[in-house]
Amino acid sequence: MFHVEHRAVRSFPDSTPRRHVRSHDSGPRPMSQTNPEADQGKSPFRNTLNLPKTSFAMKANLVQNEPASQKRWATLADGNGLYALLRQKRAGSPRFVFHDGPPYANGSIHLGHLMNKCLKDFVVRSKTMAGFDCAFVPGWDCHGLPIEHKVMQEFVEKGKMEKLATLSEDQRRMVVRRECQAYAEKYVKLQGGQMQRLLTLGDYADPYLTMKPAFEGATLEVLADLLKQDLVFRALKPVHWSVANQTALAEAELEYADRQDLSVYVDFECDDGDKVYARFGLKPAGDEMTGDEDEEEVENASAKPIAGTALAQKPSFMIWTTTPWTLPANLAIAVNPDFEYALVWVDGNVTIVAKELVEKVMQMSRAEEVVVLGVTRGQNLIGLRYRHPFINPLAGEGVAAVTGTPAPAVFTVVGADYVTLEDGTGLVHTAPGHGVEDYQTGLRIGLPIYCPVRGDGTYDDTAPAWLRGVDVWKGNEMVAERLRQSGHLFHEHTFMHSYPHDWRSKTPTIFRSTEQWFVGVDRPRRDGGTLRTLAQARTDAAAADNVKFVPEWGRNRLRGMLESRPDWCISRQRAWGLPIPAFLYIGGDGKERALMTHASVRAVAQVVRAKGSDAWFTLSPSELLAGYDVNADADAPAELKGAGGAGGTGGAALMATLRKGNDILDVWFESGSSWAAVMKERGLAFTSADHRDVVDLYLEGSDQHRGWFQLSMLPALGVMGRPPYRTLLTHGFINDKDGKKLSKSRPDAKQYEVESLLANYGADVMRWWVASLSYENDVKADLEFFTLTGESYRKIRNTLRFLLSNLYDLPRAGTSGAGGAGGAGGADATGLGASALSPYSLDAWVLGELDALSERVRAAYEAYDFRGASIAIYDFCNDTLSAKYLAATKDRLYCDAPGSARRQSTQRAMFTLCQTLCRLLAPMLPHTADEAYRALHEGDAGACVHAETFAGPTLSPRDAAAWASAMEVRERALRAMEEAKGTLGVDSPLEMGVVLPDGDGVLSKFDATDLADLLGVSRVRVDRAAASIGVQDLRTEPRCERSWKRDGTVKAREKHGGALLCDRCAAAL
RNA sequence: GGGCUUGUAGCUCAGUUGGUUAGAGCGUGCGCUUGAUAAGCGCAAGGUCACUGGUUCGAGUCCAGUCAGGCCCA
Repeated sequence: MFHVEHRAVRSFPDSTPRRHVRSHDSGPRPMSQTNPEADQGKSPFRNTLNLPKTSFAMKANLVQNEPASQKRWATLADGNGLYALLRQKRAGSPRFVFHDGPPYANGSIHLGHLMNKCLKDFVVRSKTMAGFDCAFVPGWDCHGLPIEHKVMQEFVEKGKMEKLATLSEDQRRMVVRRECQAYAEKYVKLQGGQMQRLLTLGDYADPYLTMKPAFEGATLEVLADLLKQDLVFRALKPVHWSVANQTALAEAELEYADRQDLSVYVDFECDDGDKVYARFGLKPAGDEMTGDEDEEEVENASAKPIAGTALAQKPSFMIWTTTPWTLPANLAIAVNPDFEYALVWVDGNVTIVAKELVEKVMQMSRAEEVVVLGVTRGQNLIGLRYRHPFINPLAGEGVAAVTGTPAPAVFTVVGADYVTLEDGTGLVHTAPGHGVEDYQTGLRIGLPIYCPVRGDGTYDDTAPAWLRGVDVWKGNEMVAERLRQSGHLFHEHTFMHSYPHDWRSKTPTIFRSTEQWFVGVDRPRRDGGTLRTLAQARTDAAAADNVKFVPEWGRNRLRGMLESRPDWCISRQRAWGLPIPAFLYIGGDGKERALMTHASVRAVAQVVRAKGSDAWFTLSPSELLAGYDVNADADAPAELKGAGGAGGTGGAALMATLRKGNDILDVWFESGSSWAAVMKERGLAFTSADHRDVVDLYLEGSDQHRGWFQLSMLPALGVMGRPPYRTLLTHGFINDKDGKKLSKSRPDAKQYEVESLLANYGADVMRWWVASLSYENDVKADLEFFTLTGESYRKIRNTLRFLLSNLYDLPRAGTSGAGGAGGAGGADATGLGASALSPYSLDAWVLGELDALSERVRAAYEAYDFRGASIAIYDFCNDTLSAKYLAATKDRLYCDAPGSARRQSTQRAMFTLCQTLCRLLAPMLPHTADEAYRALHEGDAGACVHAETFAGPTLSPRDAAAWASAMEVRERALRAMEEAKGTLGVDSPLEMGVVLPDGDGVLSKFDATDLADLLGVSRVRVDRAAASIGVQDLRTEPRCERSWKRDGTVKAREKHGGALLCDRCAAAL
């Protein structure tokens, strides 16, 4: 589940939605809506020109037209839609296996989702156009606390809580679950619609939902397989605990409120004083001192000692805590290895406090005389032992009552880097049963997770006699009093602080350890390795069969997390989720035991596949285990087996006492099993016995290194011994234009909602924006950027439009797909025949550029470099076409005779350009590319660019080297022309003629008219003898009334009423 | 506080194994065009390469530190 990009833009204050005003372009028309008569005065030859015309509008009007495209695509494949059509067309093609990470089914999608879904769609569509069979099943994470929390809030608001309290536990959960399911369904539908409005392609007719029975059943089967590998176990772990409701609480169920508590500074006497002094570099008291001095010291214990000397009395470790009631569970004292600690004499006592805190602590306690005897680093204190002030393990009190003999690590000083100098003494009381950090330290050091507090908040029988049965709040007082009397209490005061309370009962919570289920990261698998060692091996850069990372630094990030992660606690104490199918019973020794084995879980999974996870709450244990035979299960506890003897103490009798566990699975376990529950389940991957057919690509935000990436890896390693994916691609987060987090409270937040963005800019513009991003880093977003993206989009659109507008009189082939753009030599005029072109023709040049573009863009798609693809296409449209080729060929398109060879050659090239561009653009601009493609194949109602593949090369015969120098000359000539504007006084290129020097004879190979058109001037003369570029003022020469060129052939033509025309125009008329 | 990561023209980004006057697009300015026209073309001006120190004959590029962001943790 993705708590991922949730922070972006969601619930903002209302404001009126702004409808984008884009004037309607009312339809189809010649490009210049000039009326012939009115025109006549201006230019008598205008009507003789082949001016562009097209139905492809300059105004995109995406907000109206994109939904129309959606509808049209939905009609394909007999109404099954484009996605279904592509599945048919690509059936049997090589597969590209791509798997969607599920967003959480809550709220509207925001900009982060938009980016994520667009990037994924670029993959799906580019792979599909590259010829792969790329299925894409979108999914949603449906279980979990955010939804349950929302639903519970609604219950509270509607006053339903009291009624809920009257129900049985199972009934209560079912009521909550039904509501949660409706909630999730609502948002799946909403978000699915929004994603489709983004024009993303996928199996929206049958998405995967983690709450569907098949998904749930498959998830339980993953759990079963982990049990088979012996990776799942039950252990104690501290959780937030509500004493009032006797239940564990999730973080979100806590409310912080001020509370007055007792803060105590407690001296824990060390075990071996000499050792402690030695660690501070002080010699033991007796060694160097004379008998007299020794006596003196002992007699005058309160006399001020001298720094640097050891004393006879034993030093203490001073800890600080605000929960004295947890002191009976104290098992260690934590120090920071990097801090300096001081051995201090205080009014007769010797104690240890962090050096920086000595003054603070002593002032607070109003100590009168203080002497620092020595200083040492925390590192040197580690391993020292101490005595608990009131627990005597030798008498069987405390943890010893649980473990028998005290564990060797108990009551020692340990190192922990979370120890700070902000409060207290720099020595931290550590009770692994009562705190998360304490717990982690406990695990690391090998301490028992000891918790002498029962569910009702009272001390159990392992506590000292005087505390047994006492509740912890009273315990606070009693512990303090005890310490006071025994002289261990250095200082105490009451204070106010923010403390977690149970949101329902409003009572303070405690940390208490309870039995939880874990997936062991360091447990040996039955099939070899541990999850940690396997993960390390599979993410090693050097390993041959390793995971690929885009960008590469993701590898370090994931490895770092896998290296340091603790066992995975998969238990949650909630209602809305997939139950952990554990059955509990009281074993022969009177202790609670659990039955959960590979076989038992598979049996429950069968029921869940048929009836959904609700079955756990509606069926009895025997019904749930109907398909399970405990006697055939080698992994089942022995005491549950056999018919059972007389008196009902045997296995069958015990089996009859099974009750269902209350925990549900961590939602991460569900999404972490999606490779199995979706990809394997649907036959898209993992179909081979060796599991080598893994998913090719997972693509998510960088937060998923800790989330989905990691938690998909662990179950897959457990079950198959290999990661579920071949490549991990990550993208950054979206920030505002200053690189700061997007704030929900910004005044224009409403405008950043996806619905608003789509209404203002359209999906293709937003997609074009995503395509332009360097997504591997964090991304800046601003409304202004989207406007700029719109400009860039329009440049592409206008280029396509100009291409289309010059093809109105080019005979078309009957079908759109035939032969592709590269299909040379078709009978119709759109057949290219590029090989027949002169290597020095403009058409050969542009087709060579097109081939280069095509190769570059396809390589960029291959590398998931969508920015590279979009920039290459943009530059091609902007520079290669708009500034060069189209500018140069305008004259021949407009002025040459309609059917002339030169004009048609250019038209055929333009047809190919348009055809190829549409396909290259299709993954990023699905609506616009298809709109242009359909305009290109006017008359073919079934034309759809998305059903095509990328076009092959035209194999243009251009002389690339010659063209490189020609283009270089062009740059220089344009600069010379700019200069000439000042010196000659000419300002329009058509008033100029240019002389190009040609020392090496390369330019002489070109047609001088092509060169002139490339410069936009009236004529060019190539002069092998010229030293530099010359610009001529042609204003004294006559100008062709039709083409406006002064090419030297212009003269009065009697056939045309004496009009001044050039040879070409005279012939064309 | 830790792990990973970012900081090059107003904006978005390129800058190969350290080597001449640091590039592109957008935007801006000045022109052209008015037969792509709520379009199109040309030219030009913009940079102490976050900061400090170091290595080197030479650093945007390597090293250390600082500052300001981001993600995930604590």
